[in-house]
Amino acid sequence: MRKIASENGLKKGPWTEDEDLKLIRYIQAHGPGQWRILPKNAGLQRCGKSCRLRWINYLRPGIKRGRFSFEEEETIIQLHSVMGNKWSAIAARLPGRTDNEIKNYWNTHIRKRLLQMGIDPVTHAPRVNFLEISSILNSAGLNLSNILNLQTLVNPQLLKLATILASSSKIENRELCLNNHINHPLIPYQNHQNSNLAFAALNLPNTLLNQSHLMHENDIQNIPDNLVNMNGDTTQDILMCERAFLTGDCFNNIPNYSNQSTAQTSEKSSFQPSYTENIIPSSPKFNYESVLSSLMSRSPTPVISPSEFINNGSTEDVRESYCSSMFKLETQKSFEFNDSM
DNA sequence: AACCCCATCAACCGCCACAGA
DNA sequence: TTCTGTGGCGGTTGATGGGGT
Repeated sequence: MRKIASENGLKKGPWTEDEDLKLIRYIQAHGPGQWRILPKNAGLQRCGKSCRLRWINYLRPGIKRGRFSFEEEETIIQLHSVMGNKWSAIAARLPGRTDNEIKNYWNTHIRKRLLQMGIDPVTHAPRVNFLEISSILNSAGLNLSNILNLQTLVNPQLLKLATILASSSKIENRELCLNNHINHPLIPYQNHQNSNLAFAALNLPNTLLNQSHLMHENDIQNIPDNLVNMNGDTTQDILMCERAFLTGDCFNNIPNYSNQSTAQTSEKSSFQPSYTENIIPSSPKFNYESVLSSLMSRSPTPVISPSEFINNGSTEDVRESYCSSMFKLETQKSFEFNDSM
């Protein structure tokens, strides 16, 4: 039970209308600040901290209350993926929203939804581990090691995609990931944001990106040499392609789908990083665009844009459904190439 | 109707950074 | 340089209300 009064006679708990009025009138007359002496001068039996919190989070002019919009939610997720639990910094980019409100919304809505989607809300990486990927492949009649050996039977580009996926999925230690993703000389940290936007634009799970993005340098060694040699591409080619994949650069020319979605995303998002100078051109040898186009063209599921989906409903369920569908759809797409084998 | 469970969110708490003495 | 006061931040708590049984 929350205490109504502390031992020093100060009141605790929910604020009354009368207390709110006293606080508002005092601040209108004297301005905010001097929180320690404010309650005494304003005739309030509250501690200064409580007054400050009440003003900042509830009474301050310009506070936007009510449900978070889809755009706000999207912004929060993007910012959180970059800033982590820096709620005040996130709130600074969302006019009218307080850090407390965003924090609560994250913990009660977004965090839960990400977990349901199989995404770690702390790292924003998929919680699917290597064994689970193998399991998915097995259930689809595939074995990852077989894939790597059957390179002559499948599209070599797909093979590389699988290889990269396999190597990146070995990363499970968050600290290791963070250190390497910051220090990796080949993958600029800022690209993270571009990548998020690119993946958002394509409705691809940016978590896939994040995990790949955090690829440890040692894992690069795990790319089979024979694979690289037989296809005529060097490890550097693959790394360049991976970078293009991560930055979303390889998606830029996918007709209709990417262009349309990119426009929607840039229009919606209030967070528009300008890191294009860090985008590394995709390899001329290895064309992920064709790989992805190929993958997408194999999907029987029609492409649904976020706006189309959201416009059909505004409930939490719809949002959740949209997000999880997005993840499932793309996961499914990613492994649908088995029927060509 | 009564009870329980759970989600939500306002409010509190403890800690930290920083400025000024 | 150290101490102290203050503001700010992030994590946590608990009152409340709604839904299910």
